Amino acid sequence: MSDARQQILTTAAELFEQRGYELVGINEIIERSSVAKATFYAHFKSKEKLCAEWLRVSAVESETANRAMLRENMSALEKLARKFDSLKRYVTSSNFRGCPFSITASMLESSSEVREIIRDYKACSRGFWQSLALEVRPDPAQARSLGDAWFLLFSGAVTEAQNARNTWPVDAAKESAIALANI
Amino acid sequence: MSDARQQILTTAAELFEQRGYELVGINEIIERSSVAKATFYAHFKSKEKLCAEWLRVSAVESETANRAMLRENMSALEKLARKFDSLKRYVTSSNFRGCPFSITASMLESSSEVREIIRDYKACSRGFWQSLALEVRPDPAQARSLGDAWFLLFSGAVTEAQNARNTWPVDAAKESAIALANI
DNA sequence: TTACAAACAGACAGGTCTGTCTATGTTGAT
DNA sequence: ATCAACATAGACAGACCTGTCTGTTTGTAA
Repeated sequence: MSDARQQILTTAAELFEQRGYELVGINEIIERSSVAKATFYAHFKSKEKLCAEWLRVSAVESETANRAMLRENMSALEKLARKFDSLKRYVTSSNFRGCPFSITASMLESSSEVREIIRDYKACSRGFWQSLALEVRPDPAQARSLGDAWFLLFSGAVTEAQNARNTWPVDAAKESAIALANI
Repeated sequence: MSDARQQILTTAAELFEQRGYELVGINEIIERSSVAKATFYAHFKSKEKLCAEWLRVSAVESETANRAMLRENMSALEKLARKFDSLKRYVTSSNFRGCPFSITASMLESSSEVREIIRDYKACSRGFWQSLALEVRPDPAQARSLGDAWFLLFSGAVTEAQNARNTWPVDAAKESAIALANI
């Protein structure tokens, strides 16, 4: 992968996460990347293609981390707790703006490629929570149900922590997620 | 309230809900309202003021409905079920795009007035769920906790129903909300 | 050395948007 | 009848945006 391309991707990811896809322009991206506009368009056909690539990379990173966590030697409840704890750190970090996937989806007209990446990411993410729940509920139907609840509590916590500018949603979601596991 | 002002508000609400604040321009709003641009700016100092007014009105409507529901002669679990059932109808309606408040918040730079309206709305909404939970849990601390869980499940369901373009999150959230109530 | 690929700078076209302004009706109360 | 208040149409300024294009420089490999 070319240096310029990587630099563009890194910068774009940073800016998109900080301020959102629509509020960041190509001009700012190339300036901060120290790259000429022609170089940008040599690597990415359009701004939307860059967006797609950004989300694709983010999705792969997230899924890799999830898979690694599933393999770890630790109880499911411990993993659950860790997930919420690391969300709490993310929420308190300076450039937290909510779930990049959900936020970007809400800025799109209807589109095609990007929407699909987001849908796939969310499906994969849901799958992670269900897999985790399988370690607590042997019955697949019950595991699916518990995993979905965890997924939704997590998603709600992300959104409302951003709206409230406070971490209480993360704590509350964690507590309820554990309560559901112990039914 | 002037006719033009009301017409603008109605049209803007419709368009903002359908496509989001950033993706709807003043020109489209005034054209669809059959109102001149100067008239628009006589009633609203800026597009952002219109946005604030739109959300203020929506918040009042929502809070009024919530208060009315709390007064109704019905079990808390029945009210809970109704909330999710009406969310399901909303999700399947043509112009559903997610929670207008959360979506608009994600499109703002940092701003002040609009952010505050959103924060207030969310705090009020959280209060509704906690009040509802009080009918199931006499202990205030437990009620707060259960109400928060319901609030977050509801929020997660809204977001993920939009991302998945499917109603499963609403069903799953409803199921888990009831399970939490019956612990 | 020569040749070529890949980067550079930055002007430009063509479109968007918000918000201001002028100049012209229309209407209802005094 | 007059006048103030409110409405109209729409041109315009000024700022943004994406994407294209020209022409130049640089680094590397044969």
